[in-house]
Amino acid sequence: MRAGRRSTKSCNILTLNPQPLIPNSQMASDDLRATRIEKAQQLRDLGFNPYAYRWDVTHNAAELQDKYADLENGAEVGDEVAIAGRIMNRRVFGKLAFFTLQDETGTLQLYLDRQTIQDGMADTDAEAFDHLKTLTDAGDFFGVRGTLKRTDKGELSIKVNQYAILTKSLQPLPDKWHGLTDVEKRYRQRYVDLIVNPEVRNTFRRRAQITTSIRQFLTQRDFLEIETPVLQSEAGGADARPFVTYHNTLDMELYLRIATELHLKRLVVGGFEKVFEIGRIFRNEGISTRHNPEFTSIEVYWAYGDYHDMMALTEELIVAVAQSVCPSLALTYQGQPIDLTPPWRRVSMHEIVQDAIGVDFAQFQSLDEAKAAATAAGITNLDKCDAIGRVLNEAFEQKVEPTLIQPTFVTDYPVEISPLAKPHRSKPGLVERFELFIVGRETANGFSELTDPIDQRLRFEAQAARKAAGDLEAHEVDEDFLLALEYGLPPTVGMGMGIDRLAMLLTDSASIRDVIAFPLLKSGKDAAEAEPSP
RNA sequence: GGGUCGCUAGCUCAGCGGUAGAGCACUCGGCUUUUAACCGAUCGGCCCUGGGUUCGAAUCCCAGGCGACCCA
Repeated sequence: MRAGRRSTKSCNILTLNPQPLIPNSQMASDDLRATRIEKAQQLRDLGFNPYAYRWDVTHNAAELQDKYADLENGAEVGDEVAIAGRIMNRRVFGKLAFFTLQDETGTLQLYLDRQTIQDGMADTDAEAFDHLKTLTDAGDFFGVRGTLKRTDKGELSIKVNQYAILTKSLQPLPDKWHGLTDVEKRYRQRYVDLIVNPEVRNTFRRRAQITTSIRQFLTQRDFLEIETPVLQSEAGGADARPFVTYHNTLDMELYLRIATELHLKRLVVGGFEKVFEIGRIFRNEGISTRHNPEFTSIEVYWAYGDYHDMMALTEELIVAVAQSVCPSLALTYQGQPIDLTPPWRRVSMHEIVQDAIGVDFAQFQSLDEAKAAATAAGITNLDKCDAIGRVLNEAFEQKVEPTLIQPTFVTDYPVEISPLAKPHRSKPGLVERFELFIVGRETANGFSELTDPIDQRLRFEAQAARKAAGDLEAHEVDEDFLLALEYGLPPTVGMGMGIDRLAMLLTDSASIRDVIAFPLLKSGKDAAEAEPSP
């Protein structure tokens, strides 16, 4: 029935609304667009396809800038080259023109003089230079062939003898000087942002390098990347509200995963001793400069290791990634110096909280004592804390976390807030867990995995009780996961890290939206305008 | 969820109670060394939406939409 309704609607769109559904506010005024459509038609009338099939390219802009770096001002060489890209700027004279061409690697100037072009294209277009002036626009994709020349003013250029408009652009580019600065438009129309803002392209190039480096690092150490389900009948592995969706033919609700943890551990049960997954996670939560409802995590599981081993691996991994995308381990994040040079500080949660507020939570026998001491130390929002460990965690989050600017591993968390971690081998009430903080933000989270299925069941049941009590971030008992544990999970350590936050740090980005190509935004009026009116 | 700020031409922005403006882009004319090319002329608007106040609202008030930042 859902599908039926949707297809009916699609039909209406097709039959009642032949015009493309482009929101008015994002489109150029009709006459700017009409002028360019007319130019495309003129190209067709002249026998040229304004939407070409291919262009033989011999070089890109960066290669040519590099290869001819020593060419002197005013000098020319006869080497024939071909290049393609988008016209970013046109400077046109009576019988000469300069275009700035941009490809993925950079920009290169085109030197277009009337005589050379008319000679070069006499067979196909006797008025090629005049057509160049009248039928090209900034924004068009353009292919050229020609020789190299450095102008008197020192700009490396291709002296063009043949050209073709490869794709006629119908939309004007943003102001060539001020560019596109409207933040909302940059996110909604990221393609335009990418066209005109080179530093945005660079950010996404570096983000890609980050995931490539992570894969290289782990693959070299014999970790295997295995994909696990996004669609799950019960979400688990983290405290978060899931997205709910629906499978038609199975007639069942499904959840989008909030973590990859429980499936990756099943793989370790199955015999894979080193596994990881880089994948999209979905959490049905608010949006902020540090939260997007879908984001990318990496989780790593390593059999026979413990959390000390994983701290060492995490430190090595982040250092290796940083070295691959940053000039130095001494970074600047939003004006703040950050030094990733190892070894990083390691300190237990009890110790660092005691240092900060002078309260030793290990001494308390009752929840009331702990709350009273915390309140005296200025900790607020303790109403929902139903265990000493949660009070400790509140104190940590309020007083310590924001101060952890340089990379710091905080270790040995309360069991109450760590339902999947193994009890500490020597400290009762704690688990063998670490979190890595950089710039006051949780960057990674790891622990010796709980392998005792009976203990795990008790922890799950405590979570289920919280869910029954109305905690929307808590989840049901995952019986199949418990069954897997009963077959036996070897001693294992796991670690999870948010790739987006790592990318923010390493690209000096203030908002998570700056490292996500298409961040989630409300659809708003633009989407409403795009709906056909019946 | 609360607060602050923003939304005016394709882009970047002025205008803040009295005929909607500028620069760039576009169109036309001129120009063979420009690189924000230049010179001249033209064109271009549901001032986010809906109410209200007023003789008169882009401007003031109320509600809403979308975004940014801060706080929880």
